[in-house]
Amino acid sequence: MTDDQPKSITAAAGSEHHRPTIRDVARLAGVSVGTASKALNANGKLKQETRDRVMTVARDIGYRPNDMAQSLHRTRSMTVGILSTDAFGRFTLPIFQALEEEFADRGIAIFMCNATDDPARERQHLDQLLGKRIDGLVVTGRRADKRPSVGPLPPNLPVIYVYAQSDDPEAVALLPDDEGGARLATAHLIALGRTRIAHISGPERFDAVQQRRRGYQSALAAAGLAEMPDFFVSGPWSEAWGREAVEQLYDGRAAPPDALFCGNDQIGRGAIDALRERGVSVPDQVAVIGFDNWAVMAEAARPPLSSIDMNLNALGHEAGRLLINMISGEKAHGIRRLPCTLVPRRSTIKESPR
Amino acid sequence: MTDDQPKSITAAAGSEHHRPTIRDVARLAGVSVGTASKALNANGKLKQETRDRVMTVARDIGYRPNDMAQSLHRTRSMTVGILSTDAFGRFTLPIFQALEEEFADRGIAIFMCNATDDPARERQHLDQLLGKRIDGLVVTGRRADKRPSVGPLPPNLPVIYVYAQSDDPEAVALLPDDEGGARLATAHLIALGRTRIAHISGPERFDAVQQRRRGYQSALAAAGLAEMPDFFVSGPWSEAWGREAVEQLYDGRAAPPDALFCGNDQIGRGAIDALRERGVSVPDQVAVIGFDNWAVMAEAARPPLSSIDMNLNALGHEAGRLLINMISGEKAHGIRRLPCTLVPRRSTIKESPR
DNA sequence: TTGAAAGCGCTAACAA
DNA sequence: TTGTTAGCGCTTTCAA
Repeated sequence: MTDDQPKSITAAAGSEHHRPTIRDVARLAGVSVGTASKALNANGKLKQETRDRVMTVARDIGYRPNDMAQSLHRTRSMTVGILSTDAFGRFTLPIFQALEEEFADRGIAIFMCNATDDPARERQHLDQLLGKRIDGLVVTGRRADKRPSVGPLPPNLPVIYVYAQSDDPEAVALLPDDEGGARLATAHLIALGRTRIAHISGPERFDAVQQRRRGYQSALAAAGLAEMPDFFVSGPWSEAWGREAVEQLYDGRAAPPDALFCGNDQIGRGAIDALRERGVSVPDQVAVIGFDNWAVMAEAARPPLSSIDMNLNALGHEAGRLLINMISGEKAHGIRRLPCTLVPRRSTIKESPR
Repeated sequence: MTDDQPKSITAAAGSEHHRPTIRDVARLAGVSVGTASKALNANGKLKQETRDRVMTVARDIGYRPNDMAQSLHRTRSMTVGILSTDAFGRFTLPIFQALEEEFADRGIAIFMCNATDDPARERQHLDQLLGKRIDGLVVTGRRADKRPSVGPLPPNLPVIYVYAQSDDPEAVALLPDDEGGARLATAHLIALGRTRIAHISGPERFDAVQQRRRGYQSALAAAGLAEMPDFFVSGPWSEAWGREAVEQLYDGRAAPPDALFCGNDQIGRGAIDALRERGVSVPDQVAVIGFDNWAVMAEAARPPLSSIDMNLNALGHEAGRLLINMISGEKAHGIRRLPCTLVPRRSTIKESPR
């Protein structure tokens, strides 16, 4: 902000700019480069006075060591790559957030890449990350399907799949325990005394839909409840489908459900709306629970929607720690599923819990 | 510079692993390093046969140049930093996405950092980014308030604030034109023949609330419509507030509004719900428009909610291009606001537009 | 206690 | 047409 000379806008004209090097520090402090290095890194033995002088000069001229030069002869670049194979979405966000914290705490920088369903782009990103000599790689994505293993990668590069699966069974992957979460939801409804529990879910091709259905079934079985064949319905992940499903399940049926386990919160919310508009009381006549614990949805429902939280933040933290351990040489392999949590709200429990 | 460097990870045990260098390529191809370099970079003049031999060897041993070594004697690191001073949120996401595309297309890698309202963390991240010798910096954040200028930074480091403002008036900032968007919304309602237009907005301390109110007022004025003093109400950004505001505006009022301009889509959706439950027809009796064009909200409303799109994706693209130009030496300064767009749906227009 | 110098992987200027 | 070499900024022996 000192000089404001309007230069001609030729490319790269003004950005000529010398950042201080350790050589500058050394020269100004009147010592050798080696000495400066020792002082700056608190290494070796130096006279306190020399040390101080170097540090002062460094601070004064705003010296900041060049990490790239450092990494050049360290084995480690202190960077990791995060490759998102799905767009940056609602589910990947809490994971990023957690990863970021975990890595930042260790001074590890994150290269963020996105290659939504574009293998060419993915290769390109990967190539770039390898050029940056990342110490580890996180692959996130939609959990729906197993994805082809990312690669080829240099041997020994730690890779972890988060909220995504590789088709390589040895690959390290971290996923939420959908089945357990569904069991949790269903068991919650059962514990409330409900016996006619329907499951309104998303498209059947989703792995999560299959998992959750299994959890639903196993919870019913564990409670000795019969599974009604037409109490499982599948459709889009939308509020509209939640409303429509309620029509299907309640229109002219002698013994309609007394509880609904919905595949996500949007469906759950649609269901609640439809029930209310039919004059069915939630939770008195029908208890409703969703999945995802998407706050903005669940809390805006009337009544607020109980839900299952996948703890994606915890998942991300665990993934970060795991990758860091792998970078330090620890071995790991296979899929690990982390538990979901029940978040009761008034759509299942009359009194707001707290 | 306080020396509170994060502890490094314990030295890798088994991950001792030599990635091929250009020297390896040269040796295996039976040429000198310089020749290998020329071949790999398609520089200088070489016998085609030599060139091929080098390339073949490089491919075979999986050689990938070390970007850090390259950057060491280029002026450019081919990386930029994105510092999010708000969490990774709904608004910053489309911006990230756009930035990512813009940079990836140019082979620029992105360091992603998050420092939510924590100046210490911010400094730490910044220090790290400077260590990485980033070529440019994007600061994103909540647009609510002007934030203190990030710094201190080396002179000539291009910095751009996106969806965030610095208190330095010279700083380059890109923001959505909230006022224009509000004008668009209000004018749309006016064009439908509405004359009693209320504005249900968010908390007054938000800059966006002020801006949008101004747009609302100026559109009214431009149409020669009087502004009713109690037709502006302010509350939280929630559906519940939207519902409550409708009570306030319609309960026992002789001449209630015939249109609602809502400060965001959640408020808009709450308002629609409340109107429907009062038996007021939308859009026949009251037209409703929101702000943000948050698809999942707007489309799930009954009827679907017209809204104003801030075009955050376009904002991100523009920001990316702008930063790239700044990196190439172009000068820029000051705030620029990008236009919003009207997205009509059935809450204002009877026939679904298409 | 400090300095000199080799080398991390790469490019580019200069020699051969 | 190819090889040699001097750095880029830094750390780390090894000498002084």
